[in-house]
Amino acid sequence: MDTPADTPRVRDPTRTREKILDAAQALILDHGFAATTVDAVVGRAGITKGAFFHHFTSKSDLARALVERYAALDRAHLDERLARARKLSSDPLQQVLLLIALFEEEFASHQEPFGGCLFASYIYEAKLFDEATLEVLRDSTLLWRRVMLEALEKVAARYPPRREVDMEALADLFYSLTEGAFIMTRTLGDKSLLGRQARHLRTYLELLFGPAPEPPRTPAS
Amino acid sequence: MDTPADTPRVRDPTRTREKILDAAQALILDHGFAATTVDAVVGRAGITKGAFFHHFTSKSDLARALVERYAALDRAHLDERLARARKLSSDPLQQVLLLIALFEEEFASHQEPFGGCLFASYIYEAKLFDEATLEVLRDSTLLWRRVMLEALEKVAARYPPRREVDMEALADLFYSLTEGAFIMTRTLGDKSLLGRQARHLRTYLELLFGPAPEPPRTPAS
DNA sequence: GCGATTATACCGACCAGTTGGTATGTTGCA
DNA sequence: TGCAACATACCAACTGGTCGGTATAATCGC
Repeated sequence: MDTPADTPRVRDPTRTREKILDAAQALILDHGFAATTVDAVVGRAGITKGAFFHHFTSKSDLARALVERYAALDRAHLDERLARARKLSSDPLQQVLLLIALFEEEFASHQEPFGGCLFASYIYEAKLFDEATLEVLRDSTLLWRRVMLEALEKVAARYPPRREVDMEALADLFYSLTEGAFIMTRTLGDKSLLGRQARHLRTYLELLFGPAPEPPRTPAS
Repeated sequence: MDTPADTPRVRDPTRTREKILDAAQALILDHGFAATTVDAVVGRAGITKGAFFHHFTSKSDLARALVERYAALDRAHLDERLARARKLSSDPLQQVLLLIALFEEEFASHQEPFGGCLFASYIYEAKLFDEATLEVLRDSTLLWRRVMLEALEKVAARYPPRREVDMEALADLFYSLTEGAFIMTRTLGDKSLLGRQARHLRTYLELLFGPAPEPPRTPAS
């Protein structure tokens, strides 16, 4: 199905398609969808308009294809971290804490100028997209909720939370925090924000589900 | 300086200006800035293009004026809640908890279809705006950080936190959570999200700074 | 008070540049 | 040789912005 990458070819349709998607994504995250012109995309991808409309029937078609690729990557990424967290510990609480820590780790190591989230970009231009495209956003958001909720239910089953809490909202917390931190990062240009805020979520979960309340810290620390 | 509101006038420039800003804000939150045409704005505001360009020299001028109004309202709003929280309690921890609770309360009572945040809308089309406009976003974000940080420092001074925490990141949590919850709300159409997630932030602060660790809850609750 | 004068608020047709999209041609690979 | 993968030239629709003009309000001499 996939063509070998080492074979030099003049024409490589799947590669061309990816180049278009890459260019579009970078441009959209900075300018939004509406202000990202097809000409700008083909310019950045180093191709021509003819090639673009050979691969995509319209600009909206590009929008849908792009967000579908993004969602698939997002999902694969989440699954992979989840699998790693499960391998690293068998304790449900540790698994959740590790999952968050793995994301922290990654965001800290990112050296790119920083991307932001395509979902958020789309949702603030929601009226421009068709139902199928918006459905991808909903599905992705609900996937995060479901995954986190399942993980947290297991935690709560073993470690009764110290307070009665809204579990669904707790599950949504990581997604919300991530999106919010993306916005702050883009606004202030401080890449450390996401990791530092995710750290707080971990602390919260530790305090909420943690096995034993720590002794009060000495005032003169 | 200001004209009486009850006098019906054929011409009311300040009102016209506000109508333009209102129309623009509503359209921008749904379509983004680029896709919001001047024609659409004047159509919604019930005026003409001539009137628009009488009040604003360009579309970018509108963008700046709009975000400045939004930021001023945001700031006034924050100040008011802060003052209320301070009147309701003299305890620094209670003040912060009350501040968050006041926002929860308000978002729950909102019956509009829901707006979203203009700052977030702008930041995902950042390349379209000039430096002065983006500066408003930064200032507003830093204002939130400063206000929350000051409040939290007072809390920490009286109630040593149970864990060593990053205070600045803690201060940013509310802003992040709000922005993230806005995005989730727009995606899923569930207005309750923000309030429910803010509730978790309160719980976190209670657990972190709370006077005494609660006894572990009975497993069969 | 009041008419003349000026400044402000607003109108809507128009323009030049840009946009997404197409029609038609050319090139490389199976 | 046939067809997918591109390139080029082009178009109709739309965009932000302009401009000449008109109606209303504020100012001021008297």
